[in-house]
Amino acid sequence: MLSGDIPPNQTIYIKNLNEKIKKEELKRSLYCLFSQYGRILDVVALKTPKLRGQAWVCFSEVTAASNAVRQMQNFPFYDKPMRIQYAKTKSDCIAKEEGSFVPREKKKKQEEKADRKRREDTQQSSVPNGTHGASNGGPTASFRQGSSAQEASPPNNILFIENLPHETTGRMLEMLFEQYPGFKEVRLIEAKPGIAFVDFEDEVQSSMAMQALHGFKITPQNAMIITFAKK
DNA sequence: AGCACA
Repeated sequence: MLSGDIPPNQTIYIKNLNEKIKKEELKRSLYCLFSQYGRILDVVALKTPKLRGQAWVCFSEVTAASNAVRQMQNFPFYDKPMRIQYAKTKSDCIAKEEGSFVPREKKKKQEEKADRKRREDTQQSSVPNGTHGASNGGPTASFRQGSSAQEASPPNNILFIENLPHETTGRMLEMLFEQYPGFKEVRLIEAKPGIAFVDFEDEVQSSMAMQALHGFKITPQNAMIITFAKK
């Protein structure tokens, strides 16, 4: 209940975002940053006076949202710490996925809220659809909260790369990673072939590269596994 | 601070 009294939701609500960032860039960056936690169905951001500085990120699983709320809490994003909570209501894109979406009519907001609450109360716990068909079956295991299960490392400007073919050279990795802003250097570990570290200026930039290159196949058998390095 | 779905 650190996040207030709002019950878990597949969608997270983020505030204290830098209002100078243009909407499209903001949405793209949020998508990159949060897709490490699971499949993202939608990112909503409006720049209206009432809604600027805020955004909603909709995940396909509640566990992904939970991990995101905990691990990205106060994450410095465009120089401002993100404040993250669960969204108060169900996102349209989620309702659409479960077939319970009803286009909003011209009603007062109050009635709309009541409607949504009613729908939520009658819905059963959502069935995880086995089709995680995204790019490559990413690192987004569903962690049991508070258990001894392995936690993903928190964001770090250093990326940890695994599953590289032993023939991989530093130059090869440089060519892949240097196209992303903030790239600093690649470090191969000669004692341990198959892994590497890649340094970026900051966590936001490393996150972007991670999202873009995770699962990239250097050979058909060698999809890169990218995680944040342990601190 | 601010909870929407252009």
